[in-house]
Amino acid sequence: MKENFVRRVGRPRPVAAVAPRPAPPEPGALAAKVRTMAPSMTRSMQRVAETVAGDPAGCAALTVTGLAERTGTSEATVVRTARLLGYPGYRDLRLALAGLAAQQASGAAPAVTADISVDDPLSDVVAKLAQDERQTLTDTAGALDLAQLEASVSALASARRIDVYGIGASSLVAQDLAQKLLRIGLVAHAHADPHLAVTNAVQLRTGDVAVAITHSGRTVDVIEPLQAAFDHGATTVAITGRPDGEVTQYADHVLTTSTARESELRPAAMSSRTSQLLVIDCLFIGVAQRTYESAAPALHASYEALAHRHSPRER
Amino acid sequence: MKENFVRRVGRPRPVAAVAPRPAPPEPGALAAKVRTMAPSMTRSMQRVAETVAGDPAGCAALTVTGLAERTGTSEATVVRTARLLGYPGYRDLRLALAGLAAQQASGAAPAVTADISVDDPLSDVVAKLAQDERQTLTDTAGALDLAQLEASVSALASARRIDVYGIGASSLVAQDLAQKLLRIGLVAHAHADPHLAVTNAVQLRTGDVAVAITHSGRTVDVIEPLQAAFDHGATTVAITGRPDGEVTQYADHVLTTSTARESELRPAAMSSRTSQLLVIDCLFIGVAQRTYESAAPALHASYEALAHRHSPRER
DNA sequence: ACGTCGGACGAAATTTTCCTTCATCGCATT
DNA sequence: AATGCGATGAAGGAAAATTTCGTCCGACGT
Repeated sequence: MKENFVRRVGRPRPVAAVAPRPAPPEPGALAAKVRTMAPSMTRSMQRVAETVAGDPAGCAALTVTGLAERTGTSEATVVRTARLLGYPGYRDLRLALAGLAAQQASGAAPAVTADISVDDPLSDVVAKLAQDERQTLTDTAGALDLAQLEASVSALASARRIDVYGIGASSLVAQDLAQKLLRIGLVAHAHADPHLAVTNAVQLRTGDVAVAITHSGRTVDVIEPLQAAFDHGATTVAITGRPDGEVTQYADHVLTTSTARESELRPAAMSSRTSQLLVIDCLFIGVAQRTYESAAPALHASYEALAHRHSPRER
Repeated sequence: MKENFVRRVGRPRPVAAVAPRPAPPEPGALAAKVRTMAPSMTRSMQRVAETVAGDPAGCAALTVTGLAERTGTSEATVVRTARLLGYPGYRDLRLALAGLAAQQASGAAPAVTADISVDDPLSDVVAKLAQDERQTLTDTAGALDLAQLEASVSALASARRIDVYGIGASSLVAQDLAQKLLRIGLVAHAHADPHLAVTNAVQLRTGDVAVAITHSGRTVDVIEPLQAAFDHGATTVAITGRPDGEVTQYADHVLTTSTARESELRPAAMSSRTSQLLVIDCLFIGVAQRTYESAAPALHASYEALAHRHSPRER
């Protein structure tokens, strides 16, 4: 298409961004990984992944052939699944599985994770919500690619100008990030309007940073401005729950948020929001650290400026 | 001498089953097992056993050949050692090793609870932030007054119209709540502009609901519209971290959010935001439960309406 | 001192397990 | 209906694990 040409003239792109290599074989967050990867899996691979996540101990005892049989698939599919989950092969997945099994056998609480239903009393709702959010935080923190985070932080810290794109629920996260960055003296804007976003994106240049936040990874209103920024040489960061989503094509750095299972009463937006917020908080703190000289006074200044907006009685 | 005779009459080779059967593959006590078995081992086997007990994680990564090389022995010896330790073969010893490694790796995590400082590496930042947020969630869930929540939910569920006030960081929370309520067919608006907020507040009547969100409990821009709503007979809800704050004077129901200690790099806004979000999620779910008949179709409808905003490639 | 024997040990063969390639099949699109 | 794309599994090849078997060393008896 036409964009292809435009894209080409932009820059020699680090192709690494395309191929998903961000999976550290970390046994703990396997269930989470299965969940975030599940949508990009084929049916049979999903069967394998679910089996594995559901019974790590049992699966660790099986060979490729055995697991293939148990899931009603072929050995090739099992190996493919292991690859997708970030391991070099089935052997290593199996090792991780054994580790996981040992971990949860050694007194780890099974973590009650029942769905919220229509007739749950409020006390249960509170408990379950809090539990789910805690789980989301753990998963996100565990799955976060520190190298990507580091790179994103560096880019942000030295940016001349920062644009943040987010639509719907993600727009609030985008605003939060922009607000925070503004507070430490950076030039950051959140754009919820897709047209304005694109208009602004084309103003970005090399050294500027554009951040796109989309859980699905396929929100065109967010992808378009990111692509525009990308084409104009800005450093681009994608915060998404789908590391294989279209948005990552135009992202120099990808930060993956985790996905909790969702139910009718608990839309995906809730856990994705929690996950996204954790990520942007990490970004913010990282940037604040790197620009501490200017950030600290700026933080104080904004605090002072706000003081008179509160009623006088102070404790 | 005599035992020679006995052994000879047994069987040619599959003697394995006879001698060492007393060891259930129990990863935890591996070091102990190595010690008790050591005397009955040959020199090379001892070398293998010691290596294995000394560095489970490292050895789990090695193949038979690798371990044989590392210990300066042969593959056969490695297998023999594994047998002696009670495993059917090296493969299973390796699995147990992986489990052991995972266990002592997870046990070694000392749970970082210190403040975030300027020179913390990003990995620490992520861990500490996640930990803080989890703590905030636990605190909030534990401190939430269920009666107040129940009352607030009832009021919201039957409201003709809902206004939500929030400024600064809290404005994002206010928007989130309004967005969610809109999705299930309620008439909800978030007001960030204090003037407009007051203008709208005076339109509220008995049966309507106004929600004010302020961490400090003293934000005049939020208190004023709430007071206006209160004066006009609306049911008022305050979500605040200070149950003794001025805002509660005009609140029929008070939902208390918790406050984590804050440091220079971690503004109070972060944990208060987490806390506030949990509270509004509880409100939302509660309302959705009570209006399930109309909420469920509305949720589906809004989901459908959004579908076309995503790029087509679906799985 | 020498021969004999038991057992430790490792090289190589064998088996099992794992991985890759390729042809097929189903599905969706035109 | 035709076509292409991608998912899937069968079969063959590579690697790892296990067994077999021969060699060598040391101990003991003569």
